[in-house]
Amino acid sequence: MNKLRWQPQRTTIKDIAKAANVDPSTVTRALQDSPRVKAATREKIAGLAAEMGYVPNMAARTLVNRRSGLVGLVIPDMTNPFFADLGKGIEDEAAKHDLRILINDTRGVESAEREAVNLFLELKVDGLIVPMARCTQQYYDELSAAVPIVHVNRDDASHHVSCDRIEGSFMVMQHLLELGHRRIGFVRGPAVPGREPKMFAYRQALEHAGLDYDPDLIFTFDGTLASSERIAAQLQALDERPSAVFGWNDVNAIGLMHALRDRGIRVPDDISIAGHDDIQLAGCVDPPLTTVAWPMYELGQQSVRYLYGLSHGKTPKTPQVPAPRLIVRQSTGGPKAARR
Amino acid sequence: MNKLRWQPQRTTIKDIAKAANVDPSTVTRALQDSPRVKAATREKIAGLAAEMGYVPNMAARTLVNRRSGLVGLVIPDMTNPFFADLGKGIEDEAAKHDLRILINDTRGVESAEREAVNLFLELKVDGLIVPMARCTQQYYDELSAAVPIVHVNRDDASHHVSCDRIEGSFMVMQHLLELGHRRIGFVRGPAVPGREPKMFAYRQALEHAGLDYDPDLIFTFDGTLASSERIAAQLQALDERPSAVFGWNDVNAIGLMHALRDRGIRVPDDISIAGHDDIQLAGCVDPPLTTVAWPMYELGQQSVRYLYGLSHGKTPKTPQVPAPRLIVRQSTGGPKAARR
DNA sequence: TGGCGTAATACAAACGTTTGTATTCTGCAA
DNA sequence: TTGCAGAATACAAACGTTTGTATTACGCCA
Repeated sequence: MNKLRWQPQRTTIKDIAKAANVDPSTVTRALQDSPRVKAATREKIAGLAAEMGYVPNMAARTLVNRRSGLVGLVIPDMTNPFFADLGKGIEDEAAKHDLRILINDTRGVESAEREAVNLFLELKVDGLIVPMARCTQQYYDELSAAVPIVHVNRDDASHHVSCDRIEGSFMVMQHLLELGHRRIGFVRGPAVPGREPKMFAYRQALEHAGLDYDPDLIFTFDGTLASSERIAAQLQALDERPSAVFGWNDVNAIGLMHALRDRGIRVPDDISIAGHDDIQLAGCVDPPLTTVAWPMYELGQQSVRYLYGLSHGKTPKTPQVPAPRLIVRQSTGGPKAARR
Repeated sequence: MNKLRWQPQRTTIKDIAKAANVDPSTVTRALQDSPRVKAATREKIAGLAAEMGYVPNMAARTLVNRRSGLVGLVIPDMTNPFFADLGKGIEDEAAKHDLRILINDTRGVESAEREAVNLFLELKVDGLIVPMARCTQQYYDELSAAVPIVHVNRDDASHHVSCDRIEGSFMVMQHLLELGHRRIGFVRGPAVPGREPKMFAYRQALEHAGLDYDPDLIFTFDGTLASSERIAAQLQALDERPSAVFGWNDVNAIGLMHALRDRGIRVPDDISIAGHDDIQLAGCVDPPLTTVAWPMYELGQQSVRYLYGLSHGKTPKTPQVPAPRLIVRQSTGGPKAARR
């Protein structure tokens, strides 16, 4: 067998009971500050517990309580700075509710996501927070009988906390259109077909401006630097190059800017570039990147609150979160034609 | 009380037993493919389990097995791209050993680190992987009786997997010295006093080159962009400015480059900048950043292997990992004086 | 001193799974 | 038909904790 073996001779509640000459049940009650045990006994037991290095056995506790006090956080890609503030919001709010967060990184792989959910199910978590889920909604719907699930930024889920991503992307598009751009490229990412708010906003903004949708201006980013470079090459090869490109996210946009510069295409002089997410480095590159910032911290907080409500039998209203903010920096400018 | 309440009426092994008209023990054995149960029975049970949506109760299992098959990963800052590959290496290797990874982010806070460790202890994890621990070594030494612990990049720990960080930093310093720099600034981070390999390498390289250590050239980075800007201001205010600065990490170095440019100080013309870690964006900024890449993926793999050995009673030899790699890009060049 | 109310503690069952041992069943040879 | 080996399955105890109920201890008043 391939399992780890280890024999910790842990001290249990029974050991403490023996040492204190009381019943195990008294120890339990003492440790949870029950008024049913005399103050003196309580202190004696607390002392012994500390002294003997007692660590509660969560397995036993979960077994009898049928509840673990844990919340599982299923993250597609923990290195995406995008999730940094989300995590912080979640942790901060969870602390208020005596919940502990456990994270599992799925690397955006659907099967890994299912495994992560399964692990948490086995752990009998009290709830699940799933930002940007990859699995189908049907999958989660079936699960929701077993455990409360709150999705983040998945508007089609029965229980979700989301910011207005369409609005966010739309704002950037408006910005580009107002600058005078008429030919705007768009980079799509590893999104689930049918759930592409960024793309939706892109097309809507075009339509709004009376512009045609041109499939030649749609590119695909897979998360790697090479992918951004490939897009730059595609851009360069284009007969009629767009005057602006709306990146999938900031990493993509920055990679794009770099690859374009290598090809002698200047930003924003020859082409404007905008991103999504406003990562920490977005303002540090040259030129600083125009992008849109999401209220991730608030999303994190709200998702825990929502989960807490859910798990208490309520069906909370989908909460309000602050609107996305357009961050205009220097990577976007008027198109050549307009400047001339 | 502030705990979540939820009543999932899960199907247990007993339910399956009843449905299949067998004893629970037979169900267990069937589900773990024991040869003690007839093939027909096994299949019938497997079918029922799937049909009834059986999810094993990890609490019960852990309780009797005294082992959970889990490994706890205590991460100081999950958004640090530095940990991306580490995590990947850990996951990949863990999969080979039938271990499942659970992550807890401590945000570099010592108390949070202790809480994370405690949570994992309660969960009865089979092992702990702790990169860049904040807590004292004594704390971990006491714990190591209860659970196998492997540290990553903590050379003073009894069980650790590390790359040669002194060597890595030293390589960068050598590079700067070879370019002709004689006045080199250094940025220290939130490191534990007494465990500062980067600083050690810095001083050693200076000494090697017969240069004096000048406390005025030491700056401190706290992880924020503002902090990098503050350092840039300090640099500008300096009477005798260094001709090169060695950043705490790439985020710091990039922030520094940006802030310096804002102040009219050109990189690398006026000052050379180098970083640590080789994050994805390091090559995308202008100028591309000279830095050092660590073998994080291998560290992740090795830490799981080491843990696996440990938990089988062996005391593995501290494993070899590939050496850090110096990545020379354009943010470093000869000092003004040398170029002239 | 007896009795009573309450405070303090003990007892026992339960949570779901695993595993060593005991039991029953099957087919086959004598 | 009986006996027996081996296969298949059942039984029961255990893991550590919690909690409802039962029991004992204590102080007080009559």
